[in-house]
Amino acid sequence: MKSTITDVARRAGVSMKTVSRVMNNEPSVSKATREKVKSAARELDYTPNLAARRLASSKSYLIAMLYDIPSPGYVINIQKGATTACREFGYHLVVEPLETMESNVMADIETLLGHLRVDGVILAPPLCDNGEVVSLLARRNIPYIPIAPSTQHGDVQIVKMDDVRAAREMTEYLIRLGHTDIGFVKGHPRHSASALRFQGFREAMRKANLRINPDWIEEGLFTYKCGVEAAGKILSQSKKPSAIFACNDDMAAGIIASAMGLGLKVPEDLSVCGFDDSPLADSVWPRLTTIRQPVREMGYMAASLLLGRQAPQKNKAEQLVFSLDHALIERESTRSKS
Amino acid sequence: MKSTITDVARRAGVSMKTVSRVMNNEPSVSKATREKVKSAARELDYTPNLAARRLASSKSYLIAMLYDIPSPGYVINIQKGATTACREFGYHLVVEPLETMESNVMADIETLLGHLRVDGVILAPPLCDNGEVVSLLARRNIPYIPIAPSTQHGDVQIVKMDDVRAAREMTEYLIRLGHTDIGFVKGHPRHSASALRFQGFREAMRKANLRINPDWIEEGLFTYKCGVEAAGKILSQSKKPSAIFACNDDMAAGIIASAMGLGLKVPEDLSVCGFDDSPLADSVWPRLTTIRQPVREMGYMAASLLLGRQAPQKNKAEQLVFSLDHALIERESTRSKS
DNA sequence: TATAAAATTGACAGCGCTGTCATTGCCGTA
DNA sequence: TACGGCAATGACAGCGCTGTCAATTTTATA
Repeated sequence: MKSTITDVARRAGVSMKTVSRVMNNEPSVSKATREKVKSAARELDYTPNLAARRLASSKSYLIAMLYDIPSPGYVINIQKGATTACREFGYHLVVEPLETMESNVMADIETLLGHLRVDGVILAPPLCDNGEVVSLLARRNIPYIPIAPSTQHGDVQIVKMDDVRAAREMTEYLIRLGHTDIGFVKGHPRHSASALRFQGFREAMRKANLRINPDWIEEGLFTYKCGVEAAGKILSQSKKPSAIFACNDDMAAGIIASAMGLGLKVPEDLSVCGFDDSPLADSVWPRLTTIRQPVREMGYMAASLLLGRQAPQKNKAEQLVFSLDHALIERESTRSKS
Repeated sequence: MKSTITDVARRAGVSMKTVSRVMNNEPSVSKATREKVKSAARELDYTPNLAARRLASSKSYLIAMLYDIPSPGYVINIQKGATTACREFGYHLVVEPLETMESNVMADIETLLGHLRVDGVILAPPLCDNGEVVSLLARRNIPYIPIAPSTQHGDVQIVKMDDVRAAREMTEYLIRLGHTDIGFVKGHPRHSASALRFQGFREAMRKANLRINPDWIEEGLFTYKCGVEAAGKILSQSKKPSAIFACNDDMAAGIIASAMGLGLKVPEDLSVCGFDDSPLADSVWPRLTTIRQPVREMGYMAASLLLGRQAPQKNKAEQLVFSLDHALIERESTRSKS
């Protein structure tokens, strides 16, 4: 830990600069020298001093993730993915929880950027739709990647998932199980995902030539309570659906609770599925069939893009939208129609 | 952004060193000079370059938080508290999610410490009980603060909450509501908090001269499902309790769902309370009466301690344990016995 | 074998700041 | 008036690394 690049250079019998090249995986070093340096470094237990590196190269080896209290599980997973990518590149992740509502967010960001000179920023929703923040970043000329933004971002790369397709697949799954009478509980109208998911549901139903019964469609606000209420309305109809697709897991859990309260068994009498694969989905009983969002992957991708490794994706010379794969998680809250 | 300390020095007509002193709030600068420098800095929109500062002072202005997937909400709140403290001191927070199970955690930490030379580390549970990690930190002589560790840590300062007292208070609250027949669902036996909470429950019951009915005590594993099952057993007794205290919110939610399934109304027929004030507590219906852990405060405290500001607490010359205040959150899942 | 071209390597000057220590100017005291 | 003492300030040398560019060696080409 105390050894410097000079020590390594001396030990390997080369110049500091050569050691530097090896440590940074630069080309133009012969295999033999490279090995010599590497083993010298290993023997001395040498770790480059980031501060010095930064000062000399005016890169910071730091990227920041800004977020504004979305759901904890979401943030944690983005962090997890992003730090994984960071490690591969010798970078580190600085987190900056902001509270758009309180305080002077912009000032906080200013100092963050001013002090740290981060090399890039990951913007978690809903911050990625904050015009002020985005334009500050743009003005400062700091690369940033919005995760699942609801609007386009000029020519900035973005990372997201395909809500429409996921909802379509979930609906098709229910249909495949034999369900034809399917209810749907929409999500918060202000979240762009809500509309997309409903659209996916409609597309699948139309494609299967199934009618959407308006009595079985309810609005919700992504909360457990809304699920309870929506289910109360839907299940009090004389004709009930055999399956209900909720726009997120919290509402699906509410639906299950409500159905149980009405004496219905899940999944025997009613299949219920959610969306998100939140921690709740796996802890509720019966456990929820749901869509796993590729949150971790999105974090990983965002960091990778920032760190310059073009993702091994399609290949339009200029790919801007990186849409990652979700997964349908089948658990005990759904089953084929008896 | 481009201006350096030299620019400021020139503009203020003083030496770099004096500017440095002002920027660091060092003494030995006359008021007049200080003002002159400050305004020069302001006019030039000068921000000190952290990397240079670090290199010259061999401090990093960074603290790290290590965690190993405890619940997301918990982590996020610690982060929130810690970053708040960091901002006050011009520090920043680097996060490092570890997976004790996979990979070589120790190596990850090594490189983290080696590269960044962080000035301190916050250890979230359950990592704070990982002997290897702790001794690595100690060996490297890096200050660290464990949050809610289950064991003592020699002469290291720790930050925690008082589980026993909290559980006692919750029980007393139920008793005050007129409940005398109270059930309890214990938590995961491997979490030290479980035993402490049960202890608090017992103390309160004994103090009130109430008998603990063993038929109403169940073991759980902190999951929703366990709550469902425990409630199933407790509520199938011929004599039922009028209130159940669950060791965490997930189980409490399970209890409510189970009770509803059995045709009991909450809170009319059964009061239920949890512990943690997790997001779930506020989204379930009826919303849970629970104990709010001072997680944010713990994060804040931990960072403050690391950054050297002795907390304005009791005052034993050498305080080691900082026990922060919880709060009993009263919601709709409990009510006085009819 | 000679020579251009390419691949390796190293010398050196900072990056922007702070620690150390020397210098200056001013005060009170004898 | 002279001198010790202290507050305020500055000069200077790095912190440990990388960028630039020049020097050297190797390889390819004619």
